[in-house]
Amino acid sequence: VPVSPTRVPRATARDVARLAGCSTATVSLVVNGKDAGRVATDLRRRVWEAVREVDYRVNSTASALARGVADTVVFVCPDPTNPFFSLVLDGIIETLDESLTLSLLVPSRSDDYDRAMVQRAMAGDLAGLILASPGRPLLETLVPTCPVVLLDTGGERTDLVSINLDVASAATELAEHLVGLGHRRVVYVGVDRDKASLHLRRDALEAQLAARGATLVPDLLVSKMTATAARDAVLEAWDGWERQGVSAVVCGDDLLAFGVLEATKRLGVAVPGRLSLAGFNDVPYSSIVAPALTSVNLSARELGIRAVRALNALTTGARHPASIVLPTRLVVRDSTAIAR
Amino acid sequence: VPVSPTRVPRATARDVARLAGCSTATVSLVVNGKDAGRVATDLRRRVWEAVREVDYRVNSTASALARGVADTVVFVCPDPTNPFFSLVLDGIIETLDESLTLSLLVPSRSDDYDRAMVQRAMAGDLAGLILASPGRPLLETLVPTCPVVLLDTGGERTDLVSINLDVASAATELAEHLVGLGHRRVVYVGVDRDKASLHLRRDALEAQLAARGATLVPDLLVSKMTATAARDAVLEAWDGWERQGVSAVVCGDDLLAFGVLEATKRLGVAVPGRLSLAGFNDVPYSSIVAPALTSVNLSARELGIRAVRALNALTTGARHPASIVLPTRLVVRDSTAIAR
DNA sequence: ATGAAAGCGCTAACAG
DNA sequence: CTGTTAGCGCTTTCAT
Repeated sequence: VPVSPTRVPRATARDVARLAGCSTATVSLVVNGKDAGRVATDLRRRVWEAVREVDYRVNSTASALARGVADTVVFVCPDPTNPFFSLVLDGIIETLDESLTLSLLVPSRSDDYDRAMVQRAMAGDLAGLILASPGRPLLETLVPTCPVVLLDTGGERTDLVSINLDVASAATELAEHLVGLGHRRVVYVGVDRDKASLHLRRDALEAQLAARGATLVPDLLVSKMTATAARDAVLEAWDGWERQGVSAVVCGDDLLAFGVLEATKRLGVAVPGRLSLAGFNDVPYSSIVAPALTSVNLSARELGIRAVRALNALTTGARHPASIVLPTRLVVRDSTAIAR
Repeated sequence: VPVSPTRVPRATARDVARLAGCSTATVSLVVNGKDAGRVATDLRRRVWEAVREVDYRVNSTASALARGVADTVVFVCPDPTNPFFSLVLDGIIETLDESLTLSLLVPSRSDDYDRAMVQRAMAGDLAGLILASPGRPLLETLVPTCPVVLLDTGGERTDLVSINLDVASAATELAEHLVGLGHRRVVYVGVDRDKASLHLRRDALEAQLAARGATLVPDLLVSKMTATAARDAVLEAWDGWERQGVSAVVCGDDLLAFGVLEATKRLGVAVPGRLSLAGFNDVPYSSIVAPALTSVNLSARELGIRAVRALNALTTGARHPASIVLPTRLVVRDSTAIAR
């Protein structure tokens, strides 16, 4: 049975005014609760009655236009499917004022969003813009036209508010942990993308390992941030790793770590034991699906919460630090020392 | 360093018109590309120049109001963090026309969205509304005021377009599979929520098992759709299951299955072997993180894609079936027959 | 206490 | 080809 488009024209304030026998101005006052001592109780009652009668709801577009305020904040992220971003999203939603609507913008085809996409987002009149993990090229050329908050940039653009994760100290903890366990040759599995935050994770790790007498062998970079991509790449790379004496793998994201874990199972490599595995971004089920995975908790939800707070501050003009660095925490789930 | 709110007032069409020496109407035509043979090439050039000069972008709110068209579709779902919904979301985004913006609405505190939330969504003037897995109470009282598409309802409200998943035949396949493997006593692990689609999975499974001489022991219902919740509940329930001779567990969602898997590890129960595990909603990394899990692929992305198509049809007035049922597919990853 | 009127910024019809 | 004119539906002074 085909369905026909039943477009019921919506009641306007005029309809309500007519029914209640008053002006639209009064309707506006009453409906917005700004009628304290300005509208007679009887009229107020009649207005509400009329509202129910015709099922009136204010047209938010017209309202926004008349008030001259934007009421939508846009969240731009590379991939809503990635647990990291959906957690950030969750934090944003939780914190966002009810009067604001959240609009989501993600690349429909490409793997990452670019300047054109952000420009398109800013075409609307926005209450704010939250950019999650923007690529470096975008970051350099961004000209904000509304309050903007940058998330997980790796700390560039000091002229804009940015909220970052303390991946550096996470890397330190991680290096300490791995070296303490006896690891000397570590490999980094990452995604082939130009993101400062991603580079930061890797570079900090490298530096900290080096400082402790361990080394990072050449990276394994996959083109997609998926477990299967990582798994297949590891299957391919394993022989080389073995020759180089790799005993620990650090992944830029837990999703990749899941894939590495699967590869080790296929290869019959004991994890932990022969190999230690670590990742960034401890998702809620990391501990469940990969009990052997030592993981850096990136407090993604908190990132979303802070983003909204920063936006609020920017909008109200309240003072707000230009840069916030959120703590990260190493969740150790593998303390098997290796004998070398 | 605190950041000050740099609010740059945006240029309007008036500014451009003044600069280009024409009327705002002309600016509108040029900017919207509706000036074919209506504006002199020279003037057009001047308009564009002025546009760049003052960095003009049309105010989408005003534009929407003037055109009398809504340009935002709202997606309402219980939890953007759940892979199922983020996949649906991904499908929606991929399919949605560029001129439409997607707005996301999810409950900020409660576990599920209710009528009040949907009402609030419909307060804006929407191009469309997509409701994912609405609870039964909401469904019964929903009065649409714009094109609405229902996702994963379990097939109620035949007056509205709804797109469902063929969980019934998935349940049949699953029952067949389990019974074929030798299982006779199965338990269902679900979430304690009043959703037709969820009930459907369970009920269809029960019926199909019964038809094949197997039975469903009393359900294990957890209150949150998380792996940890399922794990802890299973740890608690295991003794009872063992007494009842349970040899297979079916989960309403793979996230729960992850938790069950973890519980079996802790209990030292072999999966597969002593126990078979199955779930609904085969997420991209299910095969990686839970290789022993037999899972029903729910084609969540496709659900999103179809939702947008349905919305388009409703808007353009094109004929569209009131009900679509998307196929599901059992992904068998455990074929270990049990001896009873 | 209430309504008339003037926009918000833009678009669509209609004159010129 | 181009500008003038009316609004879209709502909010907000400002008279009454």
